[in-house]
Amino acid sequence: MARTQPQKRATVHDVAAAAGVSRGTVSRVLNGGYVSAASRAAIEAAIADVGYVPNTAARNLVRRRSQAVGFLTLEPHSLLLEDPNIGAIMLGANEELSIADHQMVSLVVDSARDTERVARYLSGGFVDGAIVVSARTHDPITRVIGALGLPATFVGHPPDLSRDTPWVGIDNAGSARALVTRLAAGGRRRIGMIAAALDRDSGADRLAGFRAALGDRFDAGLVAEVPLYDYASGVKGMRELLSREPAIDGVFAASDAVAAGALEVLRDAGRAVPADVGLVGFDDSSWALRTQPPLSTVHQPAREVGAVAADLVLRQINGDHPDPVVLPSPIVWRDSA
Amino acid sequence: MARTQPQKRATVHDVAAAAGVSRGTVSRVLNGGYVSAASRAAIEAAIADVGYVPNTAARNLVRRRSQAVGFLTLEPHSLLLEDPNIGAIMLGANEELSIADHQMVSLVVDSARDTERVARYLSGGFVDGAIVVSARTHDPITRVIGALGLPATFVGHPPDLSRDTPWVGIDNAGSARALVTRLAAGGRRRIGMIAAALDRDSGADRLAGFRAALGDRFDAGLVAEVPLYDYASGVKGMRELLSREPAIDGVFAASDAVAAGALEVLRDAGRAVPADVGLVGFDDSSWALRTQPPLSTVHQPAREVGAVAADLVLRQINGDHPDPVVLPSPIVWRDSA
DNA sequence: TTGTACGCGTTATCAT
DNA sequence: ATGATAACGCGTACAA
Repeated sequence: MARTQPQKRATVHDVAAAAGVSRGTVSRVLNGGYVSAASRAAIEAAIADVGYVPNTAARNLVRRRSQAVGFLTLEPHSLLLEDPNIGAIMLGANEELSIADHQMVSLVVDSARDTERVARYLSGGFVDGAIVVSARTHDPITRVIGALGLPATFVGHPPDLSRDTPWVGIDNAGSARALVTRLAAGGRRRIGMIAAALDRDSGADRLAGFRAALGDRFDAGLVAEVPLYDYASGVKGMRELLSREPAIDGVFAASDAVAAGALEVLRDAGRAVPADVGLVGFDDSSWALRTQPPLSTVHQPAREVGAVAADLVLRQINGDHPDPVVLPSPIVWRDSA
Repeated sequence: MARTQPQKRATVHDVAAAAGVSRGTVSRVLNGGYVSAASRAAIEAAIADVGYVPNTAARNLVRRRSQAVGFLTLEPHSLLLEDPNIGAIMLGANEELSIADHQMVSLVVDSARDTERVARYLSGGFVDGAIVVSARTHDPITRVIGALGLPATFVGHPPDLSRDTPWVGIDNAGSARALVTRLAAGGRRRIGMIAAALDRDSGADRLAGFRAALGDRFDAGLVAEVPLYDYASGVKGMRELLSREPAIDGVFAASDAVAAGALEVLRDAGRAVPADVGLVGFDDSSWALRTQPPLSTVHQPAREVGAVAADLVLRQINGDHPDPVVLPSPIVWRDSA
């Protein structure tokens, strides 16, 4: 009949009683403070004896700190399931927070209902700060964070006007530009792009880089817009491009997953890569090495992005006022172009 | 000079003062209770005015409930990054918890350090229950949950002796058996398996099902053991199988990702699928449709698994004592075998 | 070194 | 319907 329910937990009071000291002394051995060896021994014994475990809610209440930071993922449909980077970013953040003895709590915002609940959670003193990945312009969550004055860091550059909250990311535009420039240098004449997630900074910036690289030769008719950074979008986008310009001989896919989808369409259409058409992706995710041929792409240091994001919130929690940081994202050139 | 630091937040006390009523009355409008229209109006105005937002830590302290449940992912290396199901499970759980007005907080356990911190977190009253995915035998976290008497649910069947904590999952052994039986029925003579994650119940059960399906024809020399459910493991495993038995004509890969890796090796080796060798996977993840040919596999209702897991903890939190549930996982037969 | 007492922000019980 | 007031479990000046 093991009950899993009420389970009255031992408190400092109980420990004190069992050890024959006052609650203050118990509290002192728990945190750091001067306490005699004798008392300490007795108290430690008592703790083990009554099975005491601190109530963090109470501790937070008095300390006004939770030792936790939120990791917010907006729009999980595309992100949690499709974005190969998000996992690595989380891991990087967790690692960094871990060594600072902070708990990372990952919150997913999947509906209006979620939004409201997460807002309450954030306001409730559960976290000392937040890492927000892929915020869109005018996101309610962004507003809440601002209103709360909660230490925060954006992954990807900050939506709209955004006050002084720092962010960490890569130079999407610059990298895209460099990549496409190199693709063009290979002698390709008709270069198109499958542009994804244009409502996100990364998506918009990659398109901007594409355009900049091509300059006068840019042709708006050669960019296919798709909603997500995923494989299916790549399939769709490539079909569109192919029908619009059968003579296409170069393609910049907004992500490796998109490129993988495009690759399949090209194969089915009988176009050899890279012989007939040069294809490049973005992210250097696991996709890049799984395709045949492996993808030329831009390396995104996902794990480090997460680590830096964590560092930036931590610094703010400690009263600092750090600047944004953009990490290097080198081109890695393989066989697809 | 916008400070993001201290930011003294308004309390019920402030609201009461501003509205000219007592704290009790304020609390009553916040939660439900009888309060005159006049007071209510005044209080609501005051709330908006001073920008009051409830402190959940304080509320939890007195209510002894956090309205949150933890989603624990152990060993994120393989899971968070490689397992295509984990995201869907999370989403399913979040959805269910969301409608019950509970916050899902996802915690990743990536190191010994993490283990200890998460244990503290769990003990701290931050969550009313926990969903644990992929616990191994003798996991410290499992022990903590047991000792705490925290309402919990395992995804996959419970490690070791495990008390009366319910779980949700599929019949890995049965499904694997049915799948391999069908593969064998196609006339394949030498059927091998790439077995992964043998230290997890799902991995061990899939191997057991494979063995059961083959009966007397089972040959231990035809199973290659690999650590993870991922693509790279598939590559490694298939190479091994091929070198051990060049005449192999059927392969059961422990997951779709593994099958995808195996497929590449087969292609490189000049073996046609399904003509020369029949290949089947497991999970019915997005991998299954991306390969050429698409994979015959076992459909895993990941989203529903998550939803049921959430339901099971919720029920326990409300004092119930639910039974384990195993969800149907039908075979979906495509072209790879 | 140790004990006392107050406060953290809410909810809940009790009179009124 | 509303206002005091006592918990909730803990940290921490302050006094001893």
